[in-house]
Amino acid sequence: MMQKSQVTIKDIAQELGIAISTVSRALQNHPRIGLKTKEQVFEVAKRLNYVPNPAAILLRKNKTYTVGVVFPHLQEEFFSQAITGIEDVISAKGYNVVISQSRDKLERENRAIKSFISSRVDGVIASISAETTQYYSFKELENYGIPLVFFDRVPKDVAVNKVRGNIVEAAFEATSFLAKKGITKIAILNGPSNLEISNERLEGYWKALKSLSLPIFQQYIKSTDLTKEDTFKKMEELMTLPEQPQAVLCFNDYVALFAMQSCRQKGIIPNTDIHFVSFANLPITAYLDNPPMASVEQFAYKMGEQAALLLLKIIEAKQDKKLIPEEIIIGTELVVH
Amino acid sequence: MMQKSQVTIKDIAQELGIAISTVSRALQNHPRIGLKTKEQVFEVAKRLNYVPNPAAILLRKNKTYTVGVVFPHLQEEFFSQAITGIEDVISAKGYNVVISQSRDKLERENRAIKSFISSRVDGVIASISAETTQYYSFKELENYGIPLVFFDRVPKDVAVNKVRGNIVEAAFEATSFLAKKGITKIAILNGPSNLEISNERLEGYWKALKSLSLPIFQQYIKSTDLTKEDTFKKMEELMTLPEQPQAVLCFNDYVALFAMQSCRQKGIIPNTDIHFVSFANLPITAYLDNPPMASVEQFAYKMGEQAALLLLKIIEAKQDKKLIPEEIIIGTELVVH
DNA sequence: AACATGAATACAAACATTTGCGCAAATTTT
DNA sequence: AAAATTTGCGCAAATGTTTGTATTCATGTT
Repeated sequence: MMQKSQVTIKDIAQELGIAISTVSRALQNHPRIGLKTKEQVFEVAKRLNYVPNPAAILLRKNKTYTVGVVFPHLQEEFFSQAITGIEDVISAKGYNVVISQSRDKLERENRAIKSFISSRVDGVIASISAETTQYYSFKELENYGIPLVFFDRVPKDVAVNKVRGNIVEAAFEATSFLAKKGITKIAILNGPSNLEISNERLEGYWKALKSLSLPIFQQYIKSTDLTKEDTFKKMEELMTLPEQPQAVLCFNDYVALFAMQSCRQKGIIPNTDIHFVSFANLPITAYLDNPPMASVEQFAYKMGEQAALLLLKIIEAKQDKKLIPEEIIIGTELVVH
Repeated sequence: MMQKSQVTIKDIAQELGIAISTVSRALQNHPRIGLKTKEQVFEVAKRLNYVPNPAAILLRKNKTYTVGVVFPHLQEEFFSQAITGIEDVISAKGYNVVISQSRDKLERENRAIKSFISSRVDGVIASISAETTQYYSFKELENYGIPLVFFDRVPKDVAVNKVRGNIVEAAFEATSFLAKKGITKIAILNGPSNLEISNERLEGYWKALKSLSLPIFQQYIKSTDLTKEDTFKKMEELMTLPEQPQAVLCFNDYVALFAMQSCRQKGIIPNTDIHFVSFANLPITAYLDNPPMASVEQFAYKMGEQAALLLLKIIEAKQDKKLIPEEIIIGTELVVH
């Protein structure tokens, strides 16, 4: 149980009879230190099992080599895949990731950001909660000079860094896909309207119908708060319309699955009586006998990677003047099941 | 863009014309500091927007207020629910959580642990990878005096802290459940045998058959590496036996879903021709028209909470002598769908 | 009046590391 | 051979906080 009690560069210096500063420089491969000295230092460091004390480094350099991620959920595979992408990039560069879940609550989101500030992370990647309409906490990050990259659920604001899918185009494509099947009565079961990605879906849907000269019915446009209950309710509203839609474009796979369940309860058979197309293309759908007809693959892993790369770029360029905000758009792909 | 440049207790001291140490003690509500002074200090701290520098605190106290979690995956809801439980407890106590995924690779697991050591986390919660058979990295944690709690996938070793479900009993119950339905030919599609939780499932299965005086067939006992491919393969092996099993006890819901898919491809209808019972009771099954017949609810969130509580207890008692390792067993519940 | 008591605060060291500056010795340039 | 430069290394300050000990000052006791 030999409690290795904190080997420091001081110990190494003592062992070799040289100055602390020399050890420090040797370990950093400073050019002014002789080769022989360096070798000795490394040898002793290894032998004593030296591990640099991150606190001391942080104190001097004022850098934590840590980035914070705040996402609505982890259980949504879209987000956990994204995290994997982020983690891979971040940790390859020697940084660490700390993750917080907002659970789609503004209050939790704010708390997470506060904690990021007080732990002095070097940067933040965020996907806003379903409740977020103002960005006070995020502004606070800026006040402290902490770089921020929004992910997927991004604000409308142009003056921020963001990584997102080209949702408008994807929604256009998905809607057109249905239309090409000869389906004309297409509804949309969208997400909360404060999320820009909801509006983008609507826009793509709208443009597609427009371009195909199909009529647009206000009653075919519904928003849900993403819960099962609300989705059931909105789906029922759609099914009790005088003109039942033949297909529904859903905010994401979960919404689609809820909606399909709701149908079944009413004796309406999904993929026969009514068709579903959705976003995310989650692996979960691979387990289903009866998945949505098609789903938009958003390449969450790749999106995560890109977000991490962008953030690191900003962090490491930070000494220079402010960079102009960047927007990275990841292509999507409609996958037919 | 007022770059708040690091307000320190020194600034507060200067502003009030008092000593740095007085400010430090005032902020900690030290009894030796006068009430009036404390009030002034708090007022100025608030006004200057003082945020304590975690690096300096860490350097002095040698404590990071951070715990590391290494799990095989995040996308498995069992684990992400557990993380949520952990996070809730940990952050309520003012600690932070850093999460790493091993992706069931030993090498990644080792890397994560190494990184935890070099960032000097106060404690670690781990669920071992499917590849882990030796515990070198974990021993290393002990060498550095970092408390460790194993979670769900725990080693056989008795001398470690663990939080786990009472799997043997659950497997017993699940098997009995099938038997009570009049099913006698029950197979098991288990996980990798280096995971203790696989052996426990087998033990429960075995005991149940034994206690009901049902025959045990070696050919009915299969292990998979949890991948889709291998599960398909093993399931086919079961289906091509001269005596086809009537039911399969699966390692978890994913394995069950893979197995059910495999059946469907062969024209065998799950829940009609053959029954499935599994572990985890994931929310994902709520989306299915045809879920496994029953699944063992393991209360992942609660397990996470318990693991976090245990870890914090060890961390905060650390100054005292070594505590004896503890084992917390969480009750399970067979949920019939 | 001398003195102990206790409260309130100040001083300074310590934590582990980085870094600007300085100083020799060695090497090169003039 | 003198001057300039380079090389290799040490000294000490600095980072922000905590904490053991010292100091001051007022109060109360003899």
